[in-house]
Amino acid sequence: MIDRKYMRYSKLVGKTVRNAPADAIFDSHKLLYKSGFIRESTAGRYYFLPLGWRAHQKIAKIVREEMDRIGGQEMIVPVLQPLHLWQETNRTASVGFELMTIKDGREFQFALGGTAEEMFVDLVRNLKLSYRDLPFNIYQFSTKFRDEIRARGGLLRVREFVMKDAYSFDRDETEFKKTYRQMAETYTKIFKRLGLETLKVEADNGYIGGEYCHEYQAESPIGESRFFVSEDGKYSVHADVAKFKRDDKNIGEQLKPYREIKAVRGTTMQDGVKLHGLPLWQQIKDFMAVDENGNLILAVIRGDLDVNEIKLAHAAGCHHLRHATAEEIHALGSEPGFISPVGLKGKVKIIGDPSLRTIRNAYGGANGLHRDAVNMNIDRDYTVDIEADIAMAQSGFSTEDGKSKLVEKRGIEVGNIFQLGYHYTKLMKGANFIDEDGKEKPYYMGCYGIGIGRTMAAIVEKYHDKKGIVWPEAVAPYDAHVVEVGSKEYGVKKKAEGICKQLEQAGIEVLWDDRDYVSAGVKFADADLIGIPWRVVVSERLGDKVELKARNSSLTEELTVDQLISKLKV
RNA sequence: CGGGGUGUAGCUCAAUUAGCAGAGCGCGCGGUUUGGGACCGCGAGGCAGCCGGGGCAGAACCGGCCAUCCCGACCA
Repeated sequence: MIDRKYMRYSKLVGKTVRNAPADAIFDSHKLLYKSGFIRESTAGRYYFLPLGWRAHQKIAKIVREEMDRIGGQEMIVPVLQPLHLWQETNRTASVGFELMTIKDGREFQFALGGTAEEMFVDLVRNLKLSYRDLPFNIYQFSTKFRDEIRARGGLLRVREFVMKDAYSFDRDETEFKKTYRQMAETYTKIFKRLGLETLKVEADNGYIGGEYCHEYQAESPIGESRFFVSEDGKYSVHADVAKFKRDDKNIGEQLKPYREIKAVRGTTMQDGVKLHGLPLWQQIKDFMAVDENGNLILAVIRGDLDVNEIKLAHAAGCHHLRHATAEEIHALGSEPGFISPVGLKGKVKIIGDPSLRTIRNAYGGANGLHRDAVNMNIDRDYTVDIEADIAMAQSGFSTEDGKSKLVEKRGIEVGNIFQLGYHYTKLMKGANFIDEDGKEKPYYMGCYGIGIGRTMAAIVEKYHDKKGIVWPEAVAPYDAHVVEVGSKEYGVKKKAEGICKQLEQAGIEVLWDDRDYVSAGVKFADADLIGIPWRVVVSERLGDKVELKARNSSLTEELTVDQLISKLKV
């Protein structure tokens, strides 16, 4: 029978261990494993042990408090989502490989949700609401499934995780904008309470849909997200969608006559530079891609820039792109490494970057093996079907207004907020409310996610030292770690238990290392590893006093029990 | 999905030329210790990822499969 409130370490499931798995490379993964917070089931699916789950719950509690503060209403939807809802919004195609599906015994198909827009919209459309019910915001905490091709980094990128996902329903865009702004402020506040300084960056909506969104990035050298912040701080943006000003090159040069010449060279950009003895930027880069329907798309860009495939997909109006094969390029009458927009007009959709207008008398391939063209000029020698920004920004590039420069950063994406607009409510039949004028109108929506486990990993990445985790007080699994030293002597154990009781009564959550079979050194090392903010030592040497030490400090002080309680209660 | 690894005890890792399956940590028992990862003794724990092949003999060689990690393309 167990009737204790405070947790005895001797009974805790999930003790510390000395070695982390050899394949754990990130500090958060190693430390959460060694301190007994998590264990792996299969790749990308984790057990949260009691200590780990407490930290997880602390994070969720703060998220919940802040969602509730702005009127969010917590609920839950089924984990298995009817697949026909995903077909209704065409996401079975756009999500692609990440969507997991499952059949029940009657062959009815479900999606294992990685997000739940359809479910919430389906619920709301069946509720038949009016403008009087608006606006509202409903959310849940639930396990999400993403069939990630590659899980990695412990909790940083997994296949199964708890996410808080919220969905807002507004009457129109004007009302929505207020909701979105409020949610943005709430997110900043949530992460601040969790100990994370986040940057809100513009990003791509991807398969979620909608027109704009923002990610919350916790800056970290091990983060997988690349983004840019301008030096003046006015622009922060994911690398996928970063805009920049293209500098003019030889724009004043006279146009020279177009010529095609023999060019025995390799197929890289550098081979072109070497052969012609001209700068990289004067070369034209051609990138042949294929969309999900098999349509060929030729991206053309200034040679010193790289094609951004996200931007290119947007410009082409498709979901996914792959590189064209050599056979596909040959079938067009061209040659890999020698592709040119000249003469391909009409055979393939040509998308050109505005950077092509910053150069004159460019050189590049001429659609034949060892054939190059020189003095190529846009509009005169070739035209593009679509002129659009398809370039990848780079550190040091000018912002669009030309007043600042972009600086590259890396971060862990811990949350994001999406404008969805009418994306779902127009695709899903009947997702309307009755407005004041008696007419049915679609809801204007947004959605908002926070990955709890990833946030936990981001916190550990930021708050640790050589000895272990240093939890911020708000998310620590316990407030105080009582360590008894010399347990068998002079009633130390009894005294420690008494202190634990008093702390609990004062509302302080206690983990009590009551083991009398390990040395003091082991207990201290474990306390450092687990990282609870306050360590309270009880020992015979201290008499009636206890020793208090903060995990994030090397200073100790001796206090009476009353002083201890009043200090920790704050 | 491309490239590169790795699969031996719960974890970290050994094992000469193929010749009885090993160590440290951890776990259990006994004892000595007790303010920064103490020590002694004893013990438990293994279908060597799976399947097949050649061989007197395989953890090791060959083939296939599976799992898993790292680097690239995608996401909370």
